[in-house]
Amino acid sequence: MPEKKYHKDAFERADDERKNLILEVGIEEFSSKGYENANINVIAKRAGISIGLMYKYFATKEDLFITCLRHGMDILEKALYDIMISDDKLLIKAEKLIRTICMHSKKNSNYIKMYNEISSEKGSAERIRAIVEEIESKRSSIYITSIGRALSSGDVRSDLNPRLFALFLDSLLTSLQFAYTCDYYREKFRIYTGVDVNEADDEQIITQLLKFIESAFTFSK
Amino acid sequence: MPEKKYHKDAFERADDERKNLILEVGIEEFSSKGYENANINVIAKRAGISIGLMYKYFATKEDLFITCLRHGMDILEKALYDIMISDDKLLIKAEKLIRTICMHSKKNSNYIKMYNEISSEKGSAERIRAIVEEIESKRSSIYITSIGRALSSGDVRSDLNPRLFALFLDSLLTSLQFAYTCDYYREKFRIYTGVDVNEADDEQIITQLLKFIESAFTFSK
Amino acid sequence: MPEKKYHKDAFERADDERKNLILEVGIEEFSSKGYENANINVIAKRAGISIGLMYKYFATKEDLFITCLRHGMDILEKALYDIMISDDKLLIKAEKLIRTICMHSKKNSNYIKMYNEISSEKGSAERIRAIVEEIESKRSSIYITSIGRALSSGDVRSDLNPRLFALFLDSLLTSLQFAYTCDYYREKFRIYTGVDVNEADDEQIITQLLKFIESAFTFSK
Amino acid sequence: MPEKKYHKDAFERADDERKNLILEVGIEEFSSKGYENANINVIAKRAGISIGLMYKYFATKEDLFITCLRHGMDILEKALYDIMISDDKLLIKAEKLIRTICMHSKKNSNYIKMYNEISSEKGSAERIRAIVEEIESKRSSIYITSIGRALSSGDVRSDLNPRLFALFLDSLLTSLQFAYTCDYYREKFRIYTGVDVNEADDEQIITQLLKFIESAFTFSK
DNA sequence: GATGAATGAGGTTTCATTCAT
DNA sequence: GATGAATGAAACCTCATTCAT
Repeated sequence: MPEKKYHKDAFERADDERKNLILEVGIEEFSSKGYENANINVIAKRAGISIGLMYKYFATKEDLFITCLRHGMDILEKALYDIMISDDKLLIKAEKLIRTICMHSKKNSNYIKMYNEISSEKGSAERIRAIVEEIESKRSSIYITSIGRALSSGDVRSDLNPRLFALFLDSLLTSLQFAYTCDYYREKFRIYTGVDVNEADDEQIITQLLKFIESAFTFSK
Repeated sequence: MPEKKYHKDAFERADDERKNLILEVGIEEFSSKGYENANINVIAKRAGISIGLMYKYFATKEDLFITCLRHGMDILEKALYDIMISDDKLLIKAEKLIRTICMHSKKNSNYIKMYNEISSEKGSAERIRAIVEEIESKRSSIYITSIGRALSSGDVRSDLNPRLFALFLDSLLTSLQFAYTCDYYREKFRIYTGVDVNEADDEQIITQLLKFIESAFTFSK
Repeated sequence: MPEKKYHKDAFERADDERKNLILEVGIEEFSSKGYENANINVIAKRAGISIGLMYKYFATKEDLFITCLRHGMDILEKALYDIMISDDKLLIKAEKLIRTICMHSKKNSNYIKMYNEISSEKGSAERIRAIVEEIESKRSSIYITSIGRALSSGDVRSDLNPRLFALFLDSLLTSLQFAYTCDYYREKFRIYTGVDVNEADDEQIITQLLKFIESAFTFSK
Repeated sequence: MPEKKYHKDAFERADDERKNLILEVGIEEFSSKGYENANINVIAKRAGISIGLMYKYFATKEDLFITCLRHGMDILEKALYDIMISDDKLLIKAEKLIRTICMHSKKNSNYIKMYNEISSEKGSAERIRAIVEEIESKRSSIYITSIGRALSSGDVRSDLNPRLFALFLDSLLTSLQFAYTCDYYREKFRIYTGVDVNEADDEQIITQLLKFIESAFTFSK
């Protein structure tokens, strides 16, 4: 699948410093204001380029947004990739994943905020499909493969559907990400646990979530 | 806690038919277009009232949105309430919950879409707090209490933190709701499972999710 | 000249308490917000009557405003009337006038604010004429008559035009009123004198203004 | 004191013809309709620019108004400046001032109308202060200095307070300006003098006002 | 490649006034 | 006499996008 481009050729020709600056400024604007309230003219000004040039780089506001989003997702993906392709057993992987997500969420909360933003996007079925495809396919296949392998080797219960369990696993990890980064979910975390996620005992969260996942995967009557 | 009102007194004085119509039309508009792209004038026109009267009922667009949101949440809450206060054991409750959520999500997908919308809201910490408080506090306390009771009676593993496990449980259920209703999550479901959620075998989804939850809660080495 | 009515008959039939309350509330609203930003619906609510009844009393917002304005002007007029018809010499009168204006302005600043408001009114020549006629004719004729009498008795210089001098005198007194009550003029007073008019030495202001007027009227080469 | 800007940088970059047209059209609209009833869209259309561009030039309606106001005030200020800094004696200056004001008021009545408008402005103390400061400080200091110098040279009575007398002088001149330009004050002039100011004998008005001022300043018992 | 002036549709919100009861 | 629900025109302001230079 040759990944669809959401930027124009001119953007690739720009030097890296400029490219990075545009994306960083864009991510900051989109993640703090949300898609609708973000302002392209402001992004251009802050990135030190003219609005005209911005439109030489990106055809629409939406394209810029998706490019910013993808940039953030790529960085997280890279952090997770090495873990996922390792030969560790599933639960070892899970623990590493959770720990990485915790750290990453704190450092790169803006990326997660953009992901949260896109997940409530309204639009044509076609567009949504393309975006979801791009963002979720890699991770989902890794999850599913890992679980499949664990199934073969008898490391997990035999009556689980690897695809659904992968989805459940992802739901838990995504919720955790949001709790660390997005206002609504952070507040929700506070209501459930009584403490702010930033002052919470990370180790306990990790331990408990691992227990939850471990049991879910390995229980057998 | 006397719930904060997000509508003006005049709205209460309107007859029920009109009140319901406004809320239904509003929910339809907000859930299909999203908060920013929803148009108050359109809502008023479709509800058969003047825009001036709309502002006699709601001080701002935001207030109308929150009132619509609350309306939808109340309906789901009612459906869940009877289950949660019953004397059933935790896992029986869980199954009933999941089944109710599946049915409700299909029938009232717009309510869930609005909930999805609010969960990516950007705004003052204070406002977010008030909304989250209102929407999540009831359900969270029911979850936590149920788990606590199960803990006391030895129905679940003794080393779980009831508040965190309640949050994990909620994450799974919320994700399921979104999968049934919101474009992004539905597409994500398709990528993970290979089928559209509307054509999927509900019974299998329910069974698998129950297994996941049951094991998570009851495993003991 | 049978004074034009700016209210409907029904207003006269209302009991005095209600009439006064409406006028007081109206004066408060108009003087604090200005004509355009004042809100008739708010005035009605604060006065404890329905907006429908308000329109039984006054045909338009403007009529209510003029009635409020006239009410305030009448009160000042009464305070000045006794002074003006007395047999005192012109300069004695002037001093009494100034002192009365100082006191009145502090107590009834809202009335003066409304007067300030009307004096920048835009409208049909006819309407302006009617309002000015009503507000200014009484006072102007008293001023002119007094000066005319002083002229006859040789108390003031013989080469003054009584009508123009009356206007100049009025200009000074009006400016003083505004300095005591209207934001812009109060600030202007501070810029000229270096002190806030409310903390200024009233006696010095009065003395100096009297000197100014006295000399203007009595000098003869 | 670096004068606060009430326009954006883009306005400065526009060519002079456009800048002048915008200000002229704005002054016409504001002075004829008053601040609240003036319509920015109308101003933009008449000035031949889009409303969007107008907002590139001025952040708010208020900023446009103040810029228009300042433009008019500057022009009057320039006309008066040469007179005020001359070496003429105070009363010579006064006569020149009065004559200039008469002429200017007839030619640029719109500027005065805007000044009349601002002088009944309601708003935050801070905003009023800034505007008054800007408009009145230059002229007031010139008045006060001139009177102070006249005091030193014995040209005026020794018992006058230069700051208060400057304010009184300004009150008279301002009233004269208003009489020539603003509907209410023009009508008031007619009531006091019996003639319309535009058909009045200017020379007599000037002579009488000069007498009034001259005596006020120079009388000594 | 780069600029930024220019556009204008569109949305939220206000409030004087009417009228059925 | 009294109510207050209902109207709807109209105004300020935003911002994605274009295009001449």
